[in-house]
Amino acid sequence: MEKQYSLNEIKSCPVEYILNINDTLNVLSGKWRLPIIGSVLYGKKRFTDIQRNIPKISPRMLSKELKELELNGVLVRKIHHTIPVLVEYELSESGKLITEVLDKMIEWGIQHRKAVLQKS
Amino acid sequence: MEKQYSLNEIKSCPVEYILNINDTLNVLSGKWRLPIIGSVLYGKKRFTDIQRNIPKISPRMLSKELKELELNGVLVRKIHHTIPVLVEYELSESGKLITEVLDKMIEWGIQHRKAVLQKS
DNA sequence: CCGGATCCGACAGGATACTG
DNA sequence: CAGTATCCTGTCGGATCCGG
Repeated sequence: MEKQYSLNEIKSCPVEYILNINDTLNVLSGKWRLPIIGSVLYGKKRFTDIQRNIPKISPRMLSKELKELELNGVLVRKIHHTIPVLVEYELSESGKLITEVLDKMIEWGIQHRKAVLQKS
Repeated sequence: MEKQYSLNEIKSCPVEYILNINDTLNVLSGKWRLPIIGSVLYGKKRFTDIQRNIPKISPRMLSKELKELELNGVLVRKIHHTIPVLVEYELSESGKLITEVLDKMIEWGIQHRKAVLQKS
């Protein structure tokens, strides 16, 4: 079992933490990242499937985001050289684990919303 | 003890999850949010202290970000009406808990980086 | 000391049309 | 079907100066 880092040690090694947090943030930030991840969360999806799942996304944006997520190693792209071509996207093994982060964010979001309402 | 939501139920109740995730993302996204939270993580800080902690941030940006973080209930602002005025910022109780999210992000960032290196 | 006001550039993202 | 290409808009953040 490996050492588990905690933010409480940030004083001794800040740069590495920030880097890792920013890596994660990069995967999740932007208007379309979350919807896209949500769309492929439960299995392979084709380009047009994802586009149908996400109202108002343009093919340009979808293409751009998919490309970057693939480059980041979050998404895997599989081409089947049939006619016509069939392309499928799915989360990488590592990408699937991002749900753990998302769960924590949901948890914090809920408790924070509640805490804020208390005050007002 | 309250029900703990999981992303695996997203199909049955997607909107609430997305809202909470976006709330959390809103607190962490942008160029300066993370440095600012890091700066006040270990106690009250004054405006100029934070500014000194974060190289290259302009007063305009710091002011803007502090204001939004306060509005979000993440930061608490305290004014001491001395002369000259003394203003202190600190994380709210709820804000402190964001470290749990950050820890998860560090964890995912580390494992993901390792996973990506394996492949290449 | 703690900001506010103003002006400006860069880049994320939108709209629409087109292609192998 | 799975994207490109082109053009355009708006928001984020930078720079500088000002004020209580």
